[in-house]
Amino acid sequence: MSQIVTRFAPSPTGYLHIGGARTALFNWLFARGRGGKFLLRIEDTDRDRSTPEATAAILQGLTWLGLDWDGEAVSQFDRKDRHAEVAHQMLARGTAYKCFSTAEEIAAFRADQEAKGASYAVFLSPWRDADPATHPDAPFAIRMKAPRTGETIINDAVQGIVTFRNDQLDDMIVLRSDGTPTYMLAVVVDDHDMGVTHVIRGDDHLNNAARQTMVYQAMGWDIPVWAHIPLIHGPDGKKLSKRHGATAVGDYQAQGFPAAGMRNYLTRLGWAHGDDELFTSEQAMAMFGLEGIGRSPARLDFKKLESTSGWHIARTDDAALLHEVQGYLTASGQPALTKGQHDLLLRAMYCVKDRAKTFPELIEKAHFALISRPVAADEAAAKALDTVSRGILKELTPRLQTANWTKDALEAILNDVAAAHGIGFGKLAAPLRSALAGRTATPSVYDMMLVIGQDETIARLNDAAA
RNA sequence: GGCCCGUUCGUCUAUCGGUUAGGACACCUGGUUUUCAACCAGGUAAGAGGGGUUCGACUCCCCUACGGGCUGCCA
Repeated sequence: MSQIVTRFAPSPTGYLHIGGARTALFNWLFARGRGGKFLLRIEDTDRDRSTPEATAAILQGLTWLGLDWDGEAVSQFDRKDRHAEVAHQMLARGTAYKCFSTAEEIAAFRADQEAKGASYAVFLSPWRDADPATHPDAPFAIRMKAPRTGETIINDAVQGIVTFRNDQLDDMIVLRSDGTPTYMLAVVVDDHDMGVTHVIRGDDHLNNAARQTMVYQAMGWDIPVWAHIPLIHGPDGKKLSKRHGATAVGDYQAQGFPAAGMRNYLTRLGWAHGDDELFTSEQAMAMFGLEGIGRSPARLDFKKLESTSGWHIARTDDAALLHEVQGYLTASGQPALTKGQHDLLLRAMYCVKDRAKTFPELIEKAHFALISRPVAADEAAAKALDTVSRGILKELTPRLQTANWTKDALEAILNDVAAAHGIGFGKLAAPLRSALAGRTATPSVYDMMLVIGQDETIARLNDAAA
């Protein structure tokens, strides 16, 4: 086989679903790790349900996740003439036929079957072997002339060998009576024309693979490698739905998960490479393979997502992290950082990024750097600023005035002051935290002082001591 | 109803006939500590049920239960 080509083919009927995102991710990983191509096709043949807004949301979601595709996204609807052309080629080859049965006739057949209590039967068109001379001058659909005996075998890279009895499959319609193609035809034609070598998609398509195989065979085309991956379920094991909360990738961005963490987490959901848990996308590309994909549906676990995200936040360089934080603020509808906050947050990054699992947590930990005087102390912090403590702070400020603004120097001064009052450093740190951040849980007092600087530190201490 | 797929700690998973069934998250305990985290050490915890095959089954086969998917002139 020459170059590997994969694709992600969502229908634009809503936001990018987390399950779809993982499917895209697997395709992306597989192609990118093997020097192949990753293509994007928008399956917008259902004109009633497809919207440009949904297409935009999907592209936005993929972009945020960092899943870049090769070339322009292909619109399936734009290729309808080619689909119709193939349908007529099938007609010419005798692998398809014109069916004049109306939708009403078919519905009546089904109703009749159900009424008889008989097991659901496939609809067999009476036109399958009709003499063309008997064809009426009426609208017709083109149906594939599927084999009625024997079996169709799918050799799936994930599911193994899956066998379907041909008598279970009906002659599916490939071109509707209004001349538009059906999904079954369109996917096959597009995948073939786009040179797709590996079809990695949700296992809700496993059954479709059998019928699509028939189209490949009818046209004499090479069948791609199939890889049907299990769907993602909610924490309760049920199919993921709105009830479970976040199902759109945009929700995850708005909740402050870093894209690298999402990629890592989603990669491990339903795929494994021994005991490897935490890795960069470059490492994932090198390790990823179809053989590592599991066969059972996975459930979403936010705690693990958070843990994975924390690992990536701690490893991202400060500037890139700041950029992502800004994207998070925008996505979640929060005000953007001012220039001053931007600079302070960048300075504070080193002492907060190791301890945050998500961006909201990061911002919470960097609270001291983002606020401006006067610092509002919360209830617990206010308690730490009792009369005695304020007295100590008052005594501390003059010494800070002349201090060298380094951790060592500050440490010496603070220890000295604490010792002079016969208290432990912890006793002194509490009011300092209140004065500097207005909170009782903060980064190290030294780090805070270093980040906001000498003047601001002294000003905040004076405010608190007053 | 029919067809197809699945089922290992709470969760994600390793194992590809022979292991004290391993790792990660979560949880619990301890350590470190300047608060909160982070971090370090340790611990609790699993093969859906029943039949086979085999010297030996989590692993192979069958049945049942449960979960999921498909069964459209939707994708």
